[in-house]
Amino acid sequence: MFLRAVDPSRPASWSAAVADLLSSGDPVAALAVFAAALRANPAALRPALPPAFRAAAAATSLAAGRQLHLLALRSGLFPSDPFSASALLHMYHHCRHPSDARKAFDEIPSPNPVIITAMASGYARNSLFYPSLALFRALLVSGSATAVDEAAALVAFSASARVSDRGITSSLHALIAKIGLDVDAGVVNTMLDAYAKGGGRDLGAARKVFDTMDKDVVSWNSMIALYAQNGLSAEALRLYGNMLNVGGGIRCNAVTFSAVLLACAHAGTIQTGKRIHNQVVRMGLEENVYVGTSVVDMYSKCGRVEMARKAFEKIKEKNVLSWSALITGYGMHGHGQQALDIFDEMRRSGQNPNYITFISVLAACSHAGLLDKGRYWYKTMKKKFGIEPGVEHLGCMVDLLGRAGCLDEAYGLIKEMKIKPDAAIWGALLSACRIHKKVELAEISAKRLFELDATNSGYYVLLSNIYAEAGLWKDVERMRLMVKARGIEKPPGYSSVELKGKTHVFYVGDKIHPQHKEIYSYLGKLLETIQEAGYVPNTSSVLHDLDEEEKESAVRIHSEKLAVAFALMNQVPGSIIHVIKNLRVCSDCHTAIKFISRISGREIIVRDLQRFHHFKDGSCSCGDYW
DNA sequence: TTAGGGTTAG
Repeated sequence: MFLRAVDPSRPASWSAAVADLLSSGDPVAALAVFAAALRANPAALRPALPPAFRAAAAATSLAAGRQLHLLALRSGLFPSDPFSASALLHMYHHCRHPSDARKAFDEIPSPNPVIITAMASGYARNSLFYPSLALFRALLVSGSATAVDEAAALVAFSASARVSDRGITSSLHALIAKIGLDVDAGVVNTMLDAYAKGGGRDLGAARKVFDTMDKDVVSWNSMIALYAQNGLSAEALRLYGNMLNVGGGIRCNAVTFSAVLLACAHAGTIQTGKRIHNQVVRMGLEENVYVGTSVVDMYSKCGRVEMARKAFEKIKEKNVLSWSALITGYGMHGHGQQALDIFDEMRRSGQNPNYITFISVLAACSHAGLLDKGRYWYKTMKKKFGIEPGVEHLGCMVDLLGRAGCLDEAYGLIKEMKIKPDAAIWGALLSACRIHKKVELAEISAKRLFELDATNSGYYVLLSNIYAEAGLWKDVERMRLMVKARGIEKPPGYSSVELKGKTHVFYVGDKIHPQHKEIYSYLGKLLETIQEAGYVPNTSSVLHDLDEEEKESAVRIHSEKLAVAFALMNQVPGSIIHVIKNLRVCSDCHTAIKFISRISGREIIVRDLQRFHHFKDGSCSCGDYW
């Protein structure tokens, strides 16, 4: 351990030794040196007390802190010495005793800005945002705008990002503007974050701040990340383009890439994703664990697991997120056994799984129908890894068991669970009830679902289909009326296809696309061709208030069919077709695309809400199990 | 005294 030579006669030498030990990460040793200092030379108390308080704070040792407090009182350094006073407050806040800090603060006759800032920061650290804001406000109103105020503003904004109270950020913002406090990009970036993550969750306000500020890399990265994290992929990608073009020479870095790759993953834009990956490689950032994991995730979610695997190998220090991303990737593509092999590899490498890893593992089992493996890991996660299954794990299990026909076991799991089951769990059970035609259990699940989320049309449709398949037409009619009475609308399904870097979106039966006439006539011929090859339209996924003929025409123009037709017309012959669908792919489209893949000799990859379908030579990678 | 941005599930 480094310890500079102490000259016992010089008090400053002792305080330097305490501070050195503290900054080298050994607060306990720092406190020991402090004690030795006092024995050797009582005059060392004054300079060494503040670093000693900081050492107690770093060690979160309340007992040591209280002793120091006593010492400060007896020697008269508290409350007269401002350095000791601010360090004392800092100590109490760090030890999570803000009320003791407050008592001490009230004993200080006229606290200076440093002391007030310490107090305000401490409050913020303990999530006591209102008292922090009050002090911050008082500080700004009373004094001149100084560097201390700026530090306090930073703390205040970062706290307001974590507090669910709309208005706090804007009131702080207004206060700063009114005072004319000159804040740097660091503070404004924190403000931007506070607008977007705080109570209001106001991305528009964040964007306004962003547009008017002097931007640095962090500003661009923050705004891009905020869009990406909130699912606004197109905005994130557009902003990334702006950064490159008009960013004023600001170079993107690893953080930019991990944020923008998230947007690609979400949007499924393989072409843009590849371009950005190339850039990552050129800049030598493949080994970076954040960037690398984002690349893995991007390729997985854009349909290229083998590319994801290659990118994974390049990551120098893989962490639990990297492994989980890869497991998820294999799982989404229906490669359950490979996902489990990666999971084995992960454990052999010494990496411990976490809560999310087990979601990935169980989801992989569920997508591939690996019933016993799923049961095993569900039990083992707690037994061997001490991770208590949560709603997400239960959801995977209900899905897995339900589809395999073990409905009683699935229902049993739900009932024995301590956590309140969410809509995803009851939804999984309801879907299973449809597959296995269990009307009674379907009604139980649907009842729960309507309580949890009465506006989701999907559940009504499912239940209605279950009734229809059981020939319970009166109940079908009852459902239809219920949907009508409650004013529930089906969210529009859409599919998208990327062509030359541009994303084309198709809605059911939409006529917005400039090529729509050609697309419809092409699709018409295509459907005729596959009907000759044996395809029979299946209309069971359409709401039952249409007659058969209407149903058939509704199914004919489903968005995924439009998207596939568009891609076949426009893409380079032989290239892989990628379609992204915002809902679960319907069973008629699933059948049709299998035929299309055979007739056209093309590979078609469809990403739906939860997984991938690779259509090739007339069959699908999901094995019709989805 | 204080110090801004990123990756894994559903």
